[in-house]
Amino acid sequence: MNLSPKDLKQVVVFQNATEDELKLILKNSIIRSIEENEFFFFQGDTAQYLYILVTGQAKLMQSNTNGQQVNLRTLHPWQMFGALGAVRAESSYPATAQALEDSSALAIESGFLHKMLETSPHIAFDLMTLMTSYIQEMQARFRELATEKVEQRVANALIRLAGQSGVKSNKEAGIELSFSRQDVAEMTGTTLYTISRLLSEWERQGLIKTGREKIQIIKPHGLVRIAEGLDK
Amino acid sequence: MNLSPKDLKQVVVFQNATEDELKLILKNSIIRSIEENEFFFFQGDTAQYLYILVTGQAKLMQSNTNGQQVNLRTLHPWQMFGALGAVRAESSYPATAQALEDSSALAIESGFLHKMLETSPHIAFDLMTLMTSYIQEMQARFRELATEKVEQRVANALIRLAGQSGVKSNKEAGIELSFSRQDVAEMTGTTLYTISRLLSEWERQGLIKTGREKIQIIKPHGLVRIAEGLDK
DNA sequence: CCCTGTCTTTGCGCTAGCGCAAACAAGAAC
DNA sequence: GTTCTTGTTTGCGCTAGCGCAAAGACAGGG
Repeated sequence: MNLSPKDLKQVVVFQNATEDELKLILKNSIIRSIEENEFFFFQGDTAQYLYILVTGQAKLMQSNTNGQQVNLRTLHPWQMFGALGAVRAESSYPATAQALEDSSALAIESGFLHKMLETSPHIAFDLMTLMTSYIQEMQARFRELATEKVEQRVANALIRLAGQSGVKSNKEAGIELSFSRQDVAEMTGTTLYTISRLLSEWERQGLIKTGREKIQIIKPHGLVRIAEGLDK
Repeated sequence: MNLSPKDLKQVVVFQNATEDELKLILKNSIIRSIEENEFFFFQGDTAQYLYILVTGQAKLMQSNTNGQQVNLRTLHPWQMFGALGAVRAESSYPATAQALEDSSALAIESGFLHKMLETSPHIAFDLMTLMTSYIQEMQARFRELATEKVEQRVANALIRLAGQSGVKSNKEAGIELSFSRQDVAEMTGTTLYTISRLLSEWERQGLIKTGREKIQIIKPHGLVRIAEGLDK
């Protein structure tokens, strides 16, 4: 695989980077390709690289001491991950990155990254802006988890996912998501049983259609109503 | 109140700033003093200033559409807050900052902040490092809320608070915290009733002593055990 | 000293959501 | 096709935690 500076322009943090900077980045990084269910890195590994997903799909997750895990984010092409570890010297990744399908990612060496952040303030600034948005998202999800009930959290999660990754299947104007019940459970802090029951209920109401590892949103508006706790 | 560059050195993000930079910061900022229970800013306000708490104590909280709120952080002198809003141009604060006692803070104008971040890459870098630590803390708390049960979350919260703000009351080696049951509930996503019951139970076991808006940790080790879910 | 407002405790009943178990469904592999 | 694996559904019983209500317990103001 060969990437051009133009490709890198699709990365949010590199939008304002110069042609020269992008070339330099490409020169100082490698491509790592891994298969479905393999890992880019594990929580606790020392952080050598900052990654940018090029093809495929992956997820970022975190697990506690007794192995239960939560999904932090789903990764799509041209999104950055592993930044938390790579930005600080000598630190380790706070999460695990696993490929959901065969995937490849650009791996930027963390030492080089540091140098670049020093010499290119606008990149540092854009990266900081990206981080503020992560903080906000996590704060919002934290608040959701603390104050809302399962129904609302799940509806919210579906809406969020639809916005991030949804593919509009042309005919039906239905947005299709590829997640198992287990995945959704780990995003919303509940169990696959509860998710299954909820989705079945919503399917009965015609809000969504479900399949094996598939959720198709038919009436987004209905989900929004639930998310806001308006129903009942 | 008059601050010197030396004072500002206590701010994590300014540790590596030069004398000149610190002077410039002081020149471009003002002191705001407010009374107990007043607000530095509200969630949704357009972000004009980045704040640094100088004296007193405050809390950062976020509320959802129907008014329920969660505590994001407790602020102590020389800690920065309002950064999420102030870093990006034209944005608004994602949280509310309320004083827990009479407090004063240094308010740095956001326009000036932008200029400074461009010209002083090391400050930008340190700020970014600080942000990574916020993201990590939020991710950890999110995971806690999603996977652990109330008992463990509350124990964890007390431990965290002890680390951040605890004053060792000399004699008893007990760490004293000043929070109401309601406060703790909002930090851990539960209710003041449940907190009250838990604290009573722990007091019976001799792990803590409680009072009106006071929690004194007697046996930190016992709390750690509970936090890890080892008991029962 | 009493009064008032705020915080805390506790009894009580209730239900949302958990989690086992067992059956079922849909692919994948052969 | 048959067999295996992996995901999904659903019945069922249970309990952790919620939240009302009512009764203390402090602390400050006058």
